[in-house]
Amino acid sequence: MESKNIKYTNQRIEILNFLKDFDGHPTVDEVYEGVKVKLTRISKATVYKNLRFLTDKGLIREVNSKGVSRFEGNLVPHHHIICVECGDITDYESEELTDYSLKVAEDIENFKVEATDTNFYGFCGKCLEE
Amino acid sequence: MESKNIKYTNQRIEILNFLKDFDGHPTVDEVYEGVKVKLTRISKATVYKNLRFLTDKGLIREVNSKGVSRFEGNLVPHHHIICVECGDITDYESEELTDYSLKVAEDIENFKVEATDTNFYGFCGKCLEE
DNA sequence: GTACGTGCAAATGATTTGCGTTAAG
DNA sequence: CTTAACGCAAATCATTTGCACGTAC
Repeated sequence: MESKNIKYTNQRIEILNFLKDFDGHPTVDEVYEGVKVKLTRISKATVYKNLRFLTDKGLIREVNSKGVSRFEGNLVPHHHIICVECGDITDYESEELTDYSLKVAEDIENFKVEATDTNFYGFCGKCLEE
Repeated sequence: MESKNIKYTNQRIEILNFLKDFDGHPTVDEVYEGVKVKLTRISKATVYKNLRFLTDKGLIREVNSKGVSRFEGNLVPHHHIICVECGDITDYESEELTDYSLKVAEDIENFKVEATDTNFYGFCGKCLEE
């Protein structure tokens, strides 16, 4: 959609690398702390600006759990398992489910569907014990 | 899960009524403005407290679009069509898709799935024109 | 009657903005 | 070179909290 004219600054490169390596869905603060290891002088405002920027450009994705923004670098279509107790998010791959959803999407009128994912809500193992 | 001991105050009843009648997915402010018509003295803190309370009790549901919390009173399982441009959310009913997702969910281990829904991301008619 | 909810105002926390300086292309 | 991005601090916006008073049950 708008994949041109991207200035690859050190800050953006580090954020992208961090998200690529991170196994999970970090919050803004977690991205900030992680990137600060390499770029000691980076400011949190820059992290905010770039997470939004990169999301707009489609290079990363924003996920939401319990009202908190989280981010992921995994652009391969996948689904999310969300614990309603602790807010933890786990990825779940199911190409069949994606395909099925896209098939359903063909019936939707007056809207151009570009992507789809499914959320599974419930309780993770840890929270079930309590 | 925790459907006992609910004190039905005027404030809670009005919030539930408002969400029942509202065609869409209002933000906290929209709920506040809507409820204030009947209950002129209600405070925004009370709206916040009760939206969270009612969500915890499972009487309403929280939805999220572009980092903003929104709420709905429609508890019948359904899906969401989300415009990535303007953040607008529309409901979409497809029992087949829900059933299919729940079938897929049976394969998930170490997690108790209680509900599922699918998001369709893209551009709404209004935003496509621009 | 009592515990829980309310309204208010103040506190906290998250996110954005303005601006002089710096660096990518 | 020139334009966009950065870092910082201040500003804004969203949400939560503490507490005296009121009300559902």
